[in-house]
Amino acid sequence: MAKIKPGKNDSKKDVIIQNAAVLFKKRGYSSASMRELAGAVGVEAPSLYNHIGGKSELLQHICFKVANAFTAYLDAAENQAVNTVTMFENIIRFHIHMMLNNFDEVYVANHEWKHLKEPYLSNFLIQRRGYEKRLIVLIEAGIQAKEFRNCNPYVAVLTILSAVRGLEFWQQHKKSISSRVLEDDMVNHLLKGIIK
Amino acid sequence: MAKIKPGKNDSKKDVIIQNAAVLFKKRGYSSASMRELAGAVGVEAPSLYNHIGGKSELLQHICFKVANAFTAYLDAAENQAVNTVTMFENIIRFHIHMMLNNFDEVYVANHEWKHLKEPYLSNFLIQRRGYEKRLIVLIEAGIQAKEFRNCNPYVAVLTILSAVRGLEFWQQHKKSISSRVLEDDMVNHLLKGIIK
DNA sequence: CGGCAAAACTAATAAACGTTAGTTTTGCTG
DNA sequence: CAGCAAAACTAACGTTTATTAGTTTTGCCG
Repeated sequence: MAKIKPGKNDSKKDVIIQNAAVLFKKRGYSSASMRELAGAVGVEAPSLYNHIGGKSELLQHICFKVANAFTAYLDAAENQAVNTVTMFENIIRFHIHMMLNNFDEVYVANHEWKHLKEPYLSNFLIQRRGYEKRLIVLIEAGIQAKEFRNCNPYVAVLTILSAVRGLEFWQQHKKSISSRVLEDDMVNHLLKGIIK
Repeated sequence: MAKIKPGKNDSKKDVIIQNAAVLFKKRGYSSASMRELAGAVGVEAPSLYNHIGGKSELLQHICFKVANAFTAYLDAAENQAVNTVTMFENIIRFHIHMMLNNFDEVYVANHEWKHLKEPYLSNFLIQRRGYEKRLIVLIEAGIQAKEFRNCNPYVAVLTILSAVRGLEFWQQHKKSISSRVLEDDMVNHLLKGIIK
């Protein structure tokens, strides 16, 4: 008769969602079962339904929490009065930090979004496409301002976002490289390849 | 009473595997059902078992076909007498070509390998780690030869492999950018950021 | 300490899954 | 055309799944 222990600032629902993120990352959304999740939380499966609506709701929470975090940062970044290169460096660093500090949720949002149900699936894709589009516009502005080398902006955005995403593979090597070295190295690699 | 039509050089088993790659990509390995696969092939589900051993065998074939293709190319590339920069450019271009020409299978190998059963899962990871290690050694050689900027070789490999992997998102934009522009742009972005 | 809602439990359901068994059809070979 | 193996079919089995129904326990508030 174990009970769900809410953390300091987390509701019981938040505890379930966080455990779901870990589980979905490890086993994949489809393979992860509500019984497994219940076991991780320390409760029987039907008890979960006192706090959440269902399995798909968990995925929705995770995916949109991540998407909204990125969108919110971009909102703030666009209003800073800095040159485009600095703006982009900040954005890359934010992506890296999100990847390192919210690994489970970002991983799930990156890998399991396709199991979202409508209309959430469409909304998620629209939001992501909008985010990419804003980055593309930023790159275009940087090219116009001669801060960036002439290149296809979409390919540049794709390259940068994908490279950062790849940090999921780095989790295992955490001990051998400091996260500061990693961050600076990757920013350098991605930026010096694009700065004129 | 539809029958599986083997292609010119493909056995019926190959036809099933190719359809499995498409289906696993679209729905994910766990969500994809043998009945769905059978429908795509044009047959009832139990008929598949006249040609294959089971669902997991399909994933094994796909993952190792891709892994072996990359390993084989690296074997050949390492024996070419060119400088490290050229060698790396060739490797990147090969990765891009694989991504564009064998999209379904590469996508599945990248995303669904974690559902491999033992001992295949361990073997797959060992093979991939070995591949990465060889690339790291190559980067180290390039740094020693002062062809590459000083950087952490693992981060460089991670950045490059991940960026190319991200081409999965490009599939939808196929029409708007020629694949030649894409390839040159990405190679430029990744190399000019690392060449001294 | 009595009462009441929140939240745990047990039991069960209907659906979907991979796979096997057993049977019929197909299509080649002599 | 007879015969035979390959490969299709139908039917079914045993599991596992998310989820619901109904019941009991928990823990707070007066």
